[in-house]
Amino acid sequence: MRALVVEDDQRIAADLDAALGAAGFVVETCADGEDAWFLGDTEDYALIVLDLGLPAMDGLSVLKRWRANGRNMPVLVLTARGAWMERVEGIEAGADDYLPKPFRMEELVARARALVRRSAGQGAAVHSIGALTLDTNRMSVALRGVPVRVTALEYRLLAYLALSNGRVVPPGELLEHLYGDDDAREANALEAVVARLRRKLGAGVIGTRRGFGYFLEGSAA
Amino acid sequence: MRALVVEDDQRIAADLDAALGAAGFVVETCADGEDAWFLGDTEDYALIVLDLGLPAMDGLSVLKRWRANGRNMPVLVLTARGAWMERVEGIEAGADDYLPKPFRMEELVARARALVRRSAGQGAAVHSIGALTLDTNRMSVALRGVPVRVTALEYRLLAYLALSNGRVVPPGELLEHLYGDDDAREANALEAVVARLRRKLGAGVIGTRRGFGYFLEGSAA
DNA sequence: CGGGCCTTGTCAGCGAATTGTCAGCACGGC
DNA sequence: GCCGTGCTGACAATTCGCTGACAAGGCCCG
Repeated sequence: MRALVVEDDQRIAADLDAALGAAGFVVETCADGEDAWFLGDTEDYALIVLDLGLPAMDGLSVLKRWRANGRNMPVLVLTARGAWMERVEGIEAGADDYLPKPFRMEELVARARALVRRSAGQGAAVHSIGALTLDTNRMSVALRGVPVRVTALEYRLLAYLALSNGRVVPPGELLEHLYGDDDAREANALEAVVARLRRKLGAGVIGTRRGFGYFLEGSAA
Repeated sequence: MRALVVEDDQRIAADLDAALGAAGFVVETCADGEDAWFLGDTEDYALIVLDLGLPAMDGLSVLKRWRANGRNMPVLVLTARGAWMERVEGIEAGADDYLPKPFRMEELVARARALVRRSAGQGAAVHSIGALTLDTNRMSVALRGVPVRVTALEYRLLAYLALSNGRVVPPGELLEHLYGDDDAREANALEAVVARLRRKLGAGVIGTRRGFGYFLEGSAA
């Protein structure tokens, strides 16, 4: 967990270093706006603590340039007490949080943890099974990286098989899952969907175990 | 963009409602801890503003119970001035931000926006998705740099899609966030808004995945 | 207070994509 | 070789989403 502290006051920088270090961060410090900009733009930090009053380049400008370059690591800004307008500006420039000086170290650490916790909680929702990839955010399917157009029903079928982890799924269970069991379909409806999918995906993706059901090949042999 | 305001003081609640409403949120309010807990646990909000002193159940307990149930929407806590210990507790209970009372409405709105941005994994107030740019501060939209006049409702739709990061958003979810679920609309209302937007933005901006919902094209290929 | 403009929900019709059904075919198991 | 299960292609029905028009409501300005 790397953290960058941008602060020109030696004493405060040392305190921050100590407190964040004790909280489990690997801390680097930097006292000047240009260095800060360069480091933040090229290195990969889990958190940046940024003081606004800096030599060589103003903290707000640094922040804006990071954001303009698409860097979106969490940034905690330190502001002067009571300058609420400055805080609004900071937030609109892309700060994730601010702390008015002077502050309690406990509070800084708590907010740092909260920021990191939040920025970590964004997993990509893609599942890969054999040559098949499905993205549950985009509701899309790809085969060996090539996107394949599938309809809603086809997607749901694939998704259910994928989440079943290669298990052989009986037709009854699939029917029940795809449609409510309220409205009944001919048993053949399912076979038709599978057939259409196989035409799109080619052989070797959806397997049949005669008398038992369907499964995704390549997931668990 | 639905927001829940939990505040027992009628006047403050009304002010918050007005300010957040003007900032483009669809605001619901609630004055008691138990209701708050129930709403936050069952409904889907983009933001919750939570006062700590509440009847029926303490704000911190409400928050903890949400988090214990795995609800991770951004929560902005209102605290009494100077009670920094209370703030640390709040953050460790899972608050994403706090604001000491009394506060400036401008600041609250700025932080609310920042929270929503952050929870979508974006750092900046200006979002670019494909040819589309939207500025969450000014509530304005541009297409390839050319400003486009959109209505409040259209903007909210675009903003929600943009903050969803290109995910396919089901119509039900969109309806819920554009209007509260208090007043129901025909399903067609949504399609009408999308149609109007497409007329303004041209093709290739808002995509449809039949059977699933809408998404912003070009957000990540 | 009245008038006009802007916004937005609703309706009805249309077109296309999706999907169920059917009938015949293929293939595997015994 | 026979039987049954599952596959396929064609076809038709249906669902889904889009569009344009219209009307109701809201808001600003005179």
